[in-house]
Amino acid sequence: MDNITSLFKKNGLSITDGRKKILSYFLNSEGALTHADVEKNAGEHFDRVTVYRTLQTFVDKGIIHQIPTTDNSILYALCKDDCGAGHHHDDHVHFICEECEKTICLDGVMVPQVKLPRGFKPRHSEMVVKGICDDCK
Amino acid sequence: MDNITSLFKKNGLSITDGRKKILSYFLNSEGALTHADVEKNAGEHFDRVTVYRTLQTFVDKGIIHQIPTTDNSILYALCKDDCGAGHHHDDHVHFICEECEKTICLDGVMVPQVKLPRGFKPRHSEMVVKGICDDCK
DNA sequence: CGAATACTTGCAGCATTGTTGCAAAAGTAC
DNA sequence: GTACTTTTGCAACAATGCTGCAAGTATTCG
Repeated sequence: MDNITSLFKKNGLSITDGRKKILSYFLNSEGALTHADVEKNAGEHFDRVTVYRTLQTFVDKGIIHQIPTTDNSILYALCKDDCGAGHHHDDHVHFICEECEKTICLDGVMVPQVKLPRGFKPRHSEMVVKGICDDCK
Repeated sequence: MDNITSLFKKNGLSITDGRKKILSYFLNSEGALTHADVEKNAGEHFDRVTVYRTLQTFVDKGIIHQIPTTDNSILYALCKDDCGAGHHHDDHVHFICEECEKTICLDGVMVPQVKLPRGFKPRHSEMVVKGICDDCK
């Protein structure tokens, strides 16, 4: 029983071909992926609806997480930390390279705390940095 | 000549009824707005395409800025700082209240610098904090 | 002011993206 | 293997976003 299979078991998910292929695709990609990436490159043709539902399931179970963008697309990336159903804690910074367009999780860089005005209670912070990555410099 | 009119003049934009109404709507709203908000509430019916183009124009001219989200919608908010065409510098933190769903620009809270791994060159940072706002606490 | 020019708007039509219900297929448990 | 549960794919639909073009406004300049 490989990693993928045991991860699905742990989360009470059925082991299906589609889920295995989609998760493998994430494991073999370095950056974050969009819905369209998955649909085109996951290895075989999956129905659009299947991809939506699979990604949603993975997010719910804490297998992947979403990265906010300003261009009306959602990016998904593997959770490297020990996230589980209902409790994500991917408090790392995301880096979007303006050259190669890749989005990279900087797992070693934590999102810093900021001092908020009186009355504001923070629960979760997201930080996205744009610039030039190591490969493109 | 009021504020709105002179702002348009300064940016070389024609003064039209639609632009005035849409900008007024931003001035009278406290939080950030989506495309749909503008289309429904700008005071009269504007064609969807007009709203897209108007928002795009405002972003280009540095009148409003975009806020990244994880739910496939783009939020727009007024630039309080002195942005102009081609050079935004809204380096403040955005706060999304999980209770009232409003998105607020914390103009007084700057996005902190983070130390990136070797080779990464930052150019622009975005930070979004979710939690409970002052009104809902 | 009024005509010529430049810009903006709305419409039609299209492409993409995201959602729901339902029946068939695949996976799981016994 | 059989009964049950979950997942998948299809059809249909809704919402979102974009482009070209003609008509309508705003601006400029005489």
